Amino acid sequence: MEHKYSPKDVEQKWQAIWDEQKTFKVSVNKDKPKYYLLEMFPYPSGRIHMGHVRNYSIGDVIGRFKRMRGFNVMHPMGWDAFGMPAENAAIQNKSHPATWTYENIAYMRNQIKKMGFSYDWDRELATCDIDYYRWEQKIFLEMFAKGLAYKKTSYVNWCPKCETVLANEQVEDGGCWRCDTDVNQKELDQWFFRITDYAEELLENTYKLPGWPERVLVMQRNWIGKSFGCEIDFPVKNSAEPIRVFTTRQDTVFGATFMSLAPEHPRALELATPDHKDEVVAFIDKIRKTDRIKRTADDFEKEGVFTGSYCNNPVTGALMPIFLANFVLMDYGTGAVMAVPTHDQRDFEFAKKYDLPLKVVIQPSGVTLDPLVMSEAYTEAGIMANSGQFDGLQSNDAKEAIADFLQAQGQGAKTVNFRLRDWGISRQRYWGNPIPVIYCDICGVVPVPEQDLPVVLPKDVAFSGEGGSPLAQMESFVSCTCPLCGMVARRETDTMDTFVQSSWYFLRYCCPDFKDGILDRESADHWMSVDQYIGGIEHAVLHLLYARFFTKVLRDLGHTSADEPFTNLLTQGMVIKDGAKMSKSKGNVVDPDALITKYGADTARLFSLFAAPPEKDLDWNDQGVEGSFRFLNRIWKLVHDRLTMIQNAGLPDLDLLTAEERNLRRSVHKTIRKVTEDLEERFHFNTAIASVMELLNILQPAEYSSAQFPAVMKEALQNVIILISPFVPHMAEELWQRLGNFTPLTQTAWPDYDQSAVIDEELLVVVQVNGKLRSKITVAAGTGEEEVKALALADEKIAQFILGMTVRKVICVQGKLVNIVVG
RNA sequence: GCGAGAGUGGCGGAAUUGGCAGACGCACCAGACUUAGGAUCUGGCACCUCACGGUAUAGGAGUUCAAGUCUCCUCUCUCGCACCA
Repeated sequence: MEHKYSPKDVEQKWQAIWDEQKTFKVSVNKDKPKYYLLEMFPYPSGRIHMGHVRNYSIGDVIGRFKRMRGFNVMHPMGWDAFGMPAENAAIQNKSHPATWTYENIAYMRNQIKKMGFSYDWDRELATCDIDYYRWEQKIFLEMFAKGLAYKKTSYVNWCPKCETVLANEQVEDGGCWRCDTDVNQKELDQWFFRITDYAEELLENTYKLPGWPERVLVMQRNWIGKSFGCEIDFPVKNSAEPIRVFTTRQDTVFGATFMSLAPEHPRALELATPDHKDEVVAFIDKIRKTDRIKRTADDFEKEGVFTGSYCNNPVTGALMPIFLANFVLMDYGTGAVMAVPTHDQRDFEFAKKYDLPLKVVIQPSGVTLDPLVMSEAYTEAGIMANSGQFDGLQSNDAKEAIADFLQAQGQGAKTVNFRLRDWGISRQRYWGNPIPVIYCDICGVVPVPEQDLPVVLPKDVAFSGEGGSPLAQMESFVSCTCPLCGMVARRETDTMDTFVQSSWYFLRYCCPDFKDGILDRESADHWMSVDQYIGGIEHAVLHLLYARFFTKVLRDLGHTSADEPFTNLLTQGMVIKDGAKMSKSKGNVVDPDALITKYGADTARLFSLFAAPPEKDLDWNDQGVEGSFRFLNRIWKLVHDRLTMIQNAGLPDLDLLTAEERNLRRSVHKTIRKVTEDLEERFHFNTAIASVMELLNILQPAEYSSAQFPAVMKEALQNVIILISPFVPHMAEELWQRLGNFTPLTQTAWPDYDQSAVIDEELLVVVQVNGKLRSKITVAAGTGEEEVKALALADEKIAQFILGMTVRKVICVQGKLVNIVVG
């Protein structure tokens, strides 16, 4: 590696040094402020893609910069290694998911190392390692003991292609989040995590995460879906048991004219009178066969069936027919809705279809609604009417009054309702963490005793791809004895959702080798929370909500003090090419390996940081990559061209500098200031890089001007190298060394700019007439306002624009602009 | 429908606090070196105009000495939510 820039040689050299010297290994060090930097760990699918390159390049700039700023940076990497693709690949290739996974990890680790990222590889973990998942089983048992893990039979989302259950969060537009197959409903006995216990805190803390993008917080708030309202009991005719509804519009209760129940409502059949029974049964059957997705689509036609039973409006006493309605959902509220057709659009449409009575109880100001001519429900606030003692009140005020009234009457109570449902974690697949539970005919559900952990995932399984989970067909795994009574028992064969592993890996990174428990609390408390987390927005309500939940659970179980896992979150945009997301089917995939071979990792990193700010989508452009490569070559060449001249130069003597040299230094120190600000406060890597490019454009043509020139040029080039080092660390280290520096940049402090050097000696002042740019004048720094105004007015270009006009006003912005207002 | 964000040259993007719109890069054009150029270097490059100058930040109004930036209206796009009672 001599005069020509050869990225391959340079990169191999420095990667070997970082590896051998464990440059990025960190341990607890109380002398420095800690900085926990984390990018979302990859699924070992086989090879890294450009999304990874971008994600990890962003992280690496921050990591290297913070390190040079004096932080003790913990920057780990690992593998989200359980999951279905491994199992599917194993079925196809007649191999084993473990083999497939570990081979992929080996290949991808090598790829990531070739990018030169500053990871502490001693903290590497894979979630399919026994030493990882055993502790997760312990977490499960501790959650089970506290009632935070429980089993229930319910309708769950079933992906027929993956042959497994999906959590609500994992269904997107009615399809499986992984394979897009339409999801249907299946009644199964499944394990759940009681995330709803944490709904309130999860919601409340979204207001205490200023370092998160607002849109992620909004998505989480929507998902949690807190609403305030009332539960109201409606007495059922010929029954002692009332129907309880949840409503946020108790102000409309006087207008409730019928009742709608979810078809799955437990009382649906009981309420069907003999002459309506057949119809009701047929309707329930029909709805069960319709999947939830179609059912909840907004253009799905409202449909229902009369049960034959009636209830009474608790405040008016009016008789209300009880219907089953397809749009009422069992898993929201109580599964029963008081229908107020005049003030709810769904109820309105339903009432029109089945010819049910309409009664207006809220009047908008200035208009009187007539139920006979209404064409849609009036859902806004207004003045109460036909509502007894509440008439004349503002409907918003009446909400409170009616709630109090119902409560006093014993007919209802104020309540809060959440949309968030408990997290179903059972998966009918092999390649996951076994749920550590045993079923005994005598003792029931028995947790595996702690001393028997881990429940090891057996290796010698047959993968037929048919008939469900291989674990269930493996007698040696299933058959066991009950830890309580010693009788023959069966082992749980479901494994945990892979999102469980990613919900706490950031905690385990703090103590990956800890052998005595889930977490070494001291280490976890030292490093947590993650100061900067970086990843794709697609996890806004999946991983990011589960991880928050788990952090709180582990806190309450006494394993950490952290309330929230991630203090700052950066959601990077997608990598796009030719107007579309990179995908094999589109044929627009850029292969990181090919890129590294052709240009080197530094160029790949540089372009992915330069082409767009991190949170925006990045438009990949092969010619743009060439531009980044050119820039690096120009730096390489400039340093080598000046090498002999500057090699022995010391620091410049500031008193002897020529004006040109002072200007050069000013550019250098302004660039230091600019890059520092862009990295520190804004993560605007593209503009930071642009400013170094600008500096290079100034340095390149600079000519020898005095005996001080070599020193000035040396200072300039040293700083250029430092400033680009977080982006292109290999080239920077190499040039740094060639300039004669013995301490590597990884142990060099980030420079402060020289405050006196950045002060301008002359200022360019823009002169406007009536707000239009007419001239520019140069004034010495410190020239007084009056003098600047005078100079502007005396400028010959300005003269022609103010000739014969009256100067009404002259505005002067110090050192920037003069605006002469004439008329 | 509701909520959030965005709209700037041929393209990616800059403009941080209301103060020169288009930094930086790509593409393109011209020139130099060259047997050659898909290497390198120099210069040009928003639009209209020979020029003086005029017009331009989705469109329209407004505030201001001054608006890409602030206010109001309209349009378009992206994302999220969406029968949630």
